[in-house]
Amino acid sequence: MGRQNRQKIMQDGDDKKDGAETVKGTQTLMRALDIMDEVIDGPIRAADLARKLGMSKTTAHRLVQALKSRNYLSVTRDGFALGPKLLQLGVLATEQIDYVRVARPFMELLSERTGFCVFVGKREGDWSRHLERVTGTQRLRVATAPGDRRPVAETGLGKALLLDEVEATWERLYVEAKDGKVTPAQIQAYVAEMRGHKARGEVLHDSELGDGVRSIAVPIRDAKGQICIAISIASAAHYLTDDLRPGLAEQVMRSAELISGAVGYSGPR
Amino acid sequence: MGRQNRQKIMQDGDDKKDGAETVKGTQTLMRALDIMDEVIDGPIRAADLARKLGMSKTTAHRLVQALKSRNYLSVTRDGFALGPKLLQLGVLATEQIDYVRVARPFMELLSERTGFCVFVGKREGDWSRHLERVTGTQRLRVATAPGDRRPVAETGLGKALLLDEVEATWERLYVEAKDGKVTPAQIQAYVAEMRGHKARGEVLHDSELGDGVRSIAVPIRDAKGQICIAISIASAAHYLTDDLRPGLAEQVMRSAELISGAVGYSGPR
DNA sequence: GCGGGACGTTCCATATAGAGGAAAGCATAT
DNA sequence: ATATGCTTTCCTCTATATGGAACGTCCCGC
Repeated sequence: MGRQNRQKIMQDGDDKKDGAETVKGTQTLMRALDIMDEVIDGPIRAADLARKLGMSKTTAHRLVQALKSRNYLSVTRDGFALGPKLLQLGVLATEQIDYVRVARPFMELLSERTGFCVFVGKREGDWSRHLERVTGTQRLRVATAPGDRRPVAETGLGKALLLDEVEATWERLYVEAKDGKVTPAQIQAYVAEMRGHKARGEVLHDSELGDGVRSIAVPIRDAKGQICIAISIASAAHYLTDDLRPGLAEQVMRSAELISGAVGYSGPR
Repeated sequence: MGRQNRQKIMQDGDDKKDGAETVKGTQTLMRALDIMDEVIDGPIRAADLARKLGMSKTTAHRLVQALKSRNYLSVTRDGFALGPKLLQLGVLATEQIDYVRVARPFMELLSERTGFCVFVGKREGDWSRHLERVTGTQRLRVATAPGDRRPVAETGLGKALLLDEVEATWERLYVEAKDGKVTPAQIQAYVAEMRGHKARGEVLHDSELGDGVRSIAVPIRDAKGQICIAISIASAAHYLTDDLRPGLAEQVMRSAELISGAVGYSGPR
């Protein structure tokens, strides 16, 4: 039985035996939510649900009727599908969600594993805003504080936030960040560099302030597949060396994927 | 015990989304969904949930933990909020939903109450596509069939679909529909008319084909607040007279509101 | 026409899942 | 320090949810 898009989303980060921790005394609810999970894969008939989930037809029927009566499911020609109530909840959840809160535990984990400072930030128009920081175990710390705003084109976090943009936008933002004082060759180089980042899905950035700060940044995607925030690790280039880089990039990307999953991203469609 | 249940009035054919119906044997699920409904209004603490919903703190706690473990809820500084799972479900529901199927029962109701033909249609670029029709009880029927496509600016349904557009767009589409053969005065008149429709949230349209067909159309909004389809009633101007119009418009608007609600719209924000 | 299979629905006796009281932790306010 | 309010755990008892059985309906093949 190809079970495929079941994703386990970490919630609090500090559960020793995460696994299948079950809140007891909620069989009915859990079964109903199992049904929702099956329906995610597309319309399905009640009898199939009963089989797949190992419950009696009666129970499947009862739960499905209950969910339908609340508009969590709707009836279609070929079985039950996700219902209109979820549209409402989805939109409201989009408004209520606090990306930083979701990302926090993952940031701590990443920081713990790598020892580096971890940041998340979001895009504000042509700017990149630092939202949260977890300081690593290293003596050397990157000073950027939550709240800081920098031109989106010239930070690692910012570049990650731009990966979905078209090249013309990269160019425009780069020129604006440099206040127009750029040569065509520099623009060329910048765009080429961004192209490389995009291909790898990961940004390696050396600070242009000459302070020797280097960072690896990766975008995080929301339920709609759009980049909503980005995560990065940063340190002195002295620590974040070229030979460490592949392994670290791998870890940052994995963290980003986990966070993306936790905010509802379900892969490119 | 042995309670005799003689409540068996509702045939399955016409379930109104009133919410009064109760599927028995699902207390736990229903309570959990009640919790979701409360959380919709914003973050809320477990104890408040218990009070509002008339359940023990223990029960509220258990359900809330269960919902959290499935990511239907998330914990915030000031209580429980909608969780990331809903982002995923919301997006998927958006893809799966069949507006016509949702609208159908409401169309039938409206047709039954008014006696007129009822239509729904959606916008396809600069065109309006008729999606579904429910023929009324009147001898005279409007011939427009599902599948028909007309310039969006020159049907009642189409105009309703345009109510959110800026005036420049109204003008452009009107001119295009008329193949450019319009005087500035006509454009002025058209835009003024649309302004009136927008103000009332309802379109009164007399066919420009000279066949004496008149319609009342109202837009339907999706969970994001955007106009996704529109509903209309149509008949000969002879039947759809000026004195009937206010009452009919009222009924069409109410239907549109109900359908909007059924597809997740929750009012202007 | 008839019989068999699949699905949705209703009924009912029963076991068990879930409700809630009581009380222990944990904060933040007075 | 004491108090107030929230979360969390434990435990008992019954209201609740469960699944087998049976019925209605549709569709297919014979």
